[in-house]
Amino acid sequence: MFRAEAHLDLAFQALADPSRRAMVDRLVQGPATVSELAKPLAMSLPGVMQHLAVLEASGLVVSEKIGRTRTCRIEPKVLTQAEHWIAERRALWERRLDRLGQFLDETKDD
Amino acid sequence: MFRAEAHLDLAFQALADPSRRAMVDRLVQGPATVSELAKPLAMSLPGVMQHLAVLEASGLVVSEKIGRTRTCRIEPKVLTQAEHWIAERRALWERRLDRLGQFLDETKDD
DNA sequence: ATATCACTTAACTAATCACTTAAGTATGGT
DNA sequence: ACCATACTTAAGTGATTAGTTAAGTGATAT
Repeated sequence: MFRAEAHLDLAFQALADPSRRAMVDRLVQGPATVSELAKPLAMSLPGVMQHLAVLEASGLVVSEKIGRTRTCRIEPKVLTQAEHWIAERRALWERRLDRLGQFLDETKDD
Repeated sequence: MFRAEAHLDLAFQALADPSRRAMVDRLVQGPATVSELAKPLAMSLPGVMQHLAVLEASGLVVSEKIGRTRTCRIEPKVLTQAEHWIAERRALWERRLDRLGQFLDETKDD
């Protein structure tokens, strides 16, 4: 059984970890190798590889190995989808508040 | 040691679960009791309570008990913060692409 | 040829997660 | 007073997570 929103599970899960957000933060500035991503991260290289695997599984990051170095970059589509999910809910919530305010205005002089 | 982004860990973590997103989805339409949130969720009530606790810990939802019913509603601030985090990164990434395109345009006629 | 560099795989561990069932606490209705 | 309702708490379980160390693999530099 496949759920349409399963990719959002992976995207939000990927963004829930500060090390992975730091990697995304680095990658929005441009592509980087695994070692470059690892450098600021008080963690072993295999640890970083596992975070990278989570980011790739979510579709937030893609990578390509050339020679002995793997270069990673952002894939913005999933980032946009996650942003849209939130934006839509916030819009719904605000629309409801507007209707509520309008209703209160219309009924206040009884 | 406190991290400024720790609340984003909790927010994205909370949004990473489909049951919790379903609860948020319900709550953007307006407040609901715990039982109302539980109804569509193929899960025991204590299970729902635990999801609710995660949503409250993240600040996405607040609740208040009146009599024997607890009423839950969305607190949009954290939703907005999560949306902003993504939007900023996407903006950075797009800005970099623009600079790259500009650079390529400026140097293409050598 | 050999040593180094940049990952990669495997295996293990402690902690957290997403549930469950069973039992308990107020509150509201008759 | 009694009973149902609406949570609430506690305790347990199996799966996943976030890290580790140790031992590879293959590419580049000397």
